[in-house]
Amino acid sequence: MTNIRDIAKKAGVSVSTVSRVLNNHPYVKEEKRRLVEQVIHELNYEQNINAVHLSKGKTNMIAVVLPFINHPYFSLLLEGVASQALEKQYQLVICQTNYDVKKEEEALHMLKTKQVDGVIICSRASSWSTIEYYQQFGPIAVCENVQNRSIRSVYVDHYAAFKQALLYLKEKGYTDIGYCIGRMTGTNSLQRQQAYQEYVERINQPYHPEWVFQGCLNVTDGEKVVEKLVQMKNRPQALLVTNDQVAIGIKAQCEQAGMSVPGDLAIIGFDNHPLSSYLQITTIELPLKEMGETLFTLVGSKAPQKIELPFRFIERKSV
Amino acid sequence: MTNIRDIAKKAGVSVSTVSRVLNNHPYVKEEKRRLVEQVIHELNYEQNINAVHLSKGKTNMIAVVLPFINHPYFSLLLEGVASQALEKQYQLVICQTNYDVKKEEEALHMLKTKQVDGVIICSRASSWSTIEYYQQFGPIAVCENVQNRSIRSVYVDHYAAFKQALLYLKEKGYTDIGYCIGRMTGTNSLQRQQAYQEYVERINQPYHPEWVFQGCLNVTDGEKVVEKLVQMKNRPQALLVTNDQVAIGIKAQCEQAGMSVPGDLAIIGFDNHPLSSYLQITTIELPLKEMGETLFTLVGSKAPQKIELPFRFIERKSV
DNA sequence: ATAAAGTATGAAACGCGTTTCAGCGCAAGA
DNA sequence: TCTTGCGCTGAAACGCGTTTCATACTTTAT
Repeated sequence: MTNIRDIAKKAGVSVSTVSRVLNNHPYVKEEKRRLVEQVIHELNYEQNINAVHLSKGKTNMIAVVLPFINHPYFSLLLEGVASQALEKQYQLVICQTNYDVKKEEEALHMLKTKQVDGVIICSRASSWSTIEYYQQFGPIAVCENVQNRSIRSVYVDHYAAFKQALLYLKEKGYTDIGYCIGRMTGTNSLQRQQAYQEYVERINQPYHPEWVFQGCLNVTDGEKVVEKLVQMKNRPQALLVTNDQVAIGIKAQCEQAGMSVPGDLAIIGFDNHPLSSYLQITTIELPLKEMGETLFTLVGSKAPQKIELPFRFIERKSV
Repeated sequence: MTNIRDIAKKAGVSVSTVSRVLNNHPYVKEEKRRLVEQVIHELNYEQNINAVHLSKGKTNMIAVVLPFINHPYFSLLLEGVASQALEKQYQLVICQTNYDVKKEEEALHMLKTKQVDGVIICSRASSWSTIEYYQQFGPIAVCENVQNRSIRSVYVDHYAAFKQALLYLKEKGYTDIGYCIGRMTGTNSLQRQQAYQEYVERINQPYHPEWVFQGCLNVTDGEKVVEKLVQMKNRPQALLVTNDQVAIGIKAQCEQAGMSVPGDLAIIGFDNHPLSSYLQITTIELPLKEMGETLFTLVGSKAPQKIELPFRFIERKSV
């Protein structure tokens, strides 16, 4: 493999000059520049990027940690990140974690070993203290409201979104409301939980734990929800579904089970996935792509910032 | 930043010994090993991975090039790759190309600069000669039938799949058949095109170019197909849709337009996305996750191999 | 007892590009 | 005419871990 010293020798200049040519530094005589370029071309030379990374101390790579790749929520978020990365000439290293704390830590660890210049966490299971520890090695951005912590973040106000959806349902005459969520932990989930809790208290209803469906991520999970639902004596009239995929699964399965939406069950989804529009599912749109883009911008920013992005209520026909 | 020499000095050993400890080489006395480990721990030392990459000449990273991340087909494929990568301790660098030849070349270029140890191409726009050129720098695997070329590949026989679907439709009494596809170029598309062409010839029908819908990738594209369809005087009775997302869009839009599936239009999808099952769309399942896994295995294999994976016809209610 | 084989360990070379610093030449300003 | 100062270059140091090679000490086999 030919290296920079070979080029220097053949061109009769020093490696410094070759390096200058390679990096478009000024102060290289046009004549030499051309000569060096010619030799580079002749020998089909290419920098060893690992040497570049080593000596520059940066890699132009960002790690993106997400629990699942094959999920519209995350892949759209990822697409947002990718579009910015492309523009800024960064490479993305993806770390699928499945919410395994170990794998998340492995990703953060890449910051310490200088494999990446920053880390974007789309959703996490690990603790704040872990993240705060790794911040000394490089910028980290998350996708949730970090409150008063000094961590870069983009988020939507899930508390407000849930509240608005609940009030909308109430106005439409639904009082027995449940919800479907991916997991109970995580900032976003807790905020939703809080909004729900407050709602239940406000209307003086008992809290029905069986109306809260956990582990809802995919279409298939929506099916399971309906299966549970049909076996309940006292079932909710409406469901908030924190993910359009699940909402779609619920709607499809309701049809199979002979239940009508919204007649027998009203649903409000989240994300505004293109399909929800075809299936006429009322949903709360989250600016996922924009969030992804912002995440990328954030890891590149000097100081930690917090950015809230708006959600949008889209009225259709599932309520 | 503390480095291996600091560790060596503080532990009173040579850097070689520290390196041996770091890499679990034999021939280090238990006593020294422990001492070194302790110093490493005390100084909170971590290898600079870029130096490791430079001196080892490999990075344990694989580039994955795909046109779109946010598409179930590719994200499932990617998930397959990722699951194997995880197991084999490899990192994935994703390169979203949008079928831009330049971006594909940038990805392949990472092989030359030693940024990655191999490249997985999920779908491509660039030429065989480009790929063959870059093979000298490292293994490349693609996701299509490479025929007699010496390139690692996994694929399904799309010609056979299309043929089977066409015959199935014919047996069910449909003769006027069209199809929806992502693009006309690409091995897979050409094979499908060929199967379709042959079918048309065999039943002595004229070839209707307007029955071939290009640019079909997402739900939204399915909508457009239906819009075009309703304005046709002479329209096909059935469509082969090379992607379940599009099939879903078509079915949903047909309902809006007052067309029944399969009454007014029969459809056969591809991929067997979970949703197609809920929407009772007949489809041809492609082993996407397995293909992804195989792709990873292939880039790790010594010699180029070609592996064909089977498709599976799933009869439901859209025909 | 002695050769052969294995265990341990360090110095130095190696992978390779970037950057700092010193220095030279020439031109503009004093 | 003398001093700055900019333009241009190269030597050497730097970032940092791995690996080879030589060496020395133990064991084991004969």
